[in-house]
Amino acid sequence: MPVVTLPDGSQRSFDYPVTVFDVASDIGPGLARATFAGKVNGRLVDASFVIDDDAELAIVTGRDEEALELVRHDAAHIMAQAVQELYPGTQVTIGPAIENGFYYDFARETPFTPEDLTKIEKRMQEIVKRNLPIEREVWSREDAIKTFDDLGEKYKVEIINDVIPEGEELSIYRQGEWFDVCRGPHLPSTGKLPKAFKLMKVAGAYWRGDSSQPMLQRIYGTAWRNKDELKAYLHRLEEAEKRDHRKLGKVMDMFHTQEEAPGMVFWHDNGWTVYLEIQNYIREKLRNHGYQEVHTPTVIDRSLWEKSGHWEKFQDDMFITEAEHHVYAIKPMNCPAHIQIYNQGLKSYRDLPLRLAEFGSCHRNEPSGTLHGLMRVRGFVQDDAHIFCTEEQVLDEVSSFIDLLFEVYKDFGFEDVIIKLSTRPEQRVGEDHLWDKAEKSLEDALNHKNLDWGLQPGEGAFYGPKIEFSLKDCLERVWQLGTIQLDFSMPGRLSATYVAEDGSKQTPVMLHRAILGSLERFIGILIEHYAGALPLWLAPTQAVILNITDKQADFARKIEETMKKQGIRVKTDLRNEKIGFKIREHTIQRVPYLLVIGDREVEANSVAVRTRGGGDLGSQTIDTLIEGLKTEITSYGRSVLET
RNA sequence: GCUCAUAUAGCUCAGUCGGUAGAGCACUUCCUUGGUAAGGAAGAGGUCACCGGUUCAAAUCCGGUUAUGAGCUCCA
Repeated sequence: MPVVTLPDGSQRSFDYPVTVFDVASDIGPGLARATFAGKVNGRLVDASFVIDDDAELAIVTGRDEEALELVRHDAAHIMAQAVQELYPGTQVTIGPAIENGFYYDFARETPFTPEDLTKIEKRMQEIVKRNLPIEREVWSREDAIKTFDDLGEKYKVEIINDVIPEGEELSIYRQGEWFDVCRGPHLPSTGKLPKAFKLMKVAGAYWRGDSSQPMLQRIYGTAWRNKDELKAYLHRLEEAEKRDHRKLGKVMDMFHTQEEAPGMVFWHDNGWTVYLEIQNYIREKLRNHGYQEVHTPTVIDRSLWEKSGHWEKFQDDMFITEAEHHVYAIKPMNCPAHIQIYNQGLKSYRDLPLRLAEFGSCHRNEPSGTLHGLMRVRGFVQDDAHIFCTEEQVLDEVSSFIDLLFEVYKDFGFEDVIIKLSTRPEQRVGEDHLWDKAEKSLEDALNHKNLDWGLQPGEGAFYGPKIEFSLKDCLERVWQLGTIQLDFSMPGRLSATYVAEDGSKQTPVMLHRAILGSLERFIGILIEHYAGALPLWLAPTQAVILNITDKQADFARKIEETMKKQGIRVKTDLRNEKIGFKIREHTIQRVPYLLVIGDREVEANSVAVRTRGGGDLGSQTIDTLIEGLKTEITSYGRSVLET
């Protein structure tokens, strides 16, 4: 029985289920605010709440996320009702709240069109207007199965049979004629749903997330507590689209792809400059952290992939080539090749840990539907390395890798990293005590560093557990960059050994690790993170010299020469165009510094410095400017000139 | 790979009812020498992704292929 404490201290109890909602939202006039602690629909809630006295209904919630979840879940139900009213015969399945909105999966022969979405949205508005009370009922399993079966809702029947545990109370939420199996909670009536929702898109989704199951039609929507929030969200989407690396990559002339090489990148001068700059940076880091850089063949005989186990598992995902009766695979990964290097010569425990790094060019025949700009490609280069070590060395190696990784991410301006620990899957190799030890080493390393991390049970590779480091793209999609994985399997399979202190032959532990993951993906993330405005050290062109009239052309060339000699990537734009036009063009190109030269500058032997952000840094002598640029470059982007 | 959508000039996009194409920007030439986000004029530029079908006639309608986009599944 929910008991509610009103702001004036008085108490009030309710003899009907109380629904969770948000206190901060403006649901309308006549609402009181209070705090509440107790059970709501069987769920313990410690919350603020709002009472709608007119409707004699209490609306309670805790955190904002809960309120939003409620709104979104309700929107999903109302959408399902709208769809079934408009398109009889459509089966409902499931419809949860998700980040930014909700979806509902429907089974229907005919695909929904964008026009259908508009219609459905209108009908939803109508259902909100009808203000149907939402009532909770408890049914027996048999009744529920029979009812849904009679309605032809075979997916719902499957849910009741397979998903809802026996013995759990089976609640039905009814809104007018329409009802659905649902754990709840829900708003007291459809009229309480803020009219701040919008249907976004329709897409296919497998029933129960299983590609062997039929494909359903999923309608995505967004829902918020008020129209301002909705507007802000839509605006955010628009802004995000402007950061899209595919768009910016074109505008900035960094790379392109074309039909003849799907999933592979044609890097242009600008993009390749960034690429090389990143490689050089990583190369230096690795050198300072005890790695050896190696390079291995791209085309390797099938027999090696058979030994490593990849042939069997990933044959369809590899590019195969044939010559002189030999079958080769284009290298999909570097580990087997690195073990070949390890295996040259006899290794002693004194050689461990041995760290082999490579900018490994890999090709994987990824499913066509998964390709995405630079983020998911078929040809890519990993900043890969394999560490061969003893079991005792694992913790130290993992630990120092994490240090290195964060050092690198910080230099690139990334602070917000998503960390996941993936543990043993059902199908795996290696004994359990090894897994225990390995998982613990990874967990200890993370905890030592005081990092926030999430657990993904069962998501590890078949050969060992792993930590994954991910970043989000402009549309909040998560992409994995770095990883460190323990491997109990491959060294043994490919006969890697070392001579231990006692003279016995032992198999080393192998750590697979990458910081950036693929350089392609990393550059994609960089472009979106900076909206194209890359830090000075990475910018393809670091400064451009603009003359106001032809008269300053010689001076401009002279300055260009001086700066180039100092290793600065500088260009001139001596075209017969107005200065405003040139500024505009190079600002769009995200060139960090625009150096304007007119008669005044020639006279004073200086340049007028403008940033791509529109900042005016005034007139500077060439020497001061070069000094400032160099300092900014070596400090990975913290601008010295602007302060 | 699956579902749906899309493919027209270098780029971004129009193109109605089926009658062999249009804009802006970019490009070339000319005028303009202009002080911080677009100066003006003229010109050139397209086998409408590809293959096939329907039709007197296809950018347009139908089928297939390829690629791209969104989502799903997958990701050593």
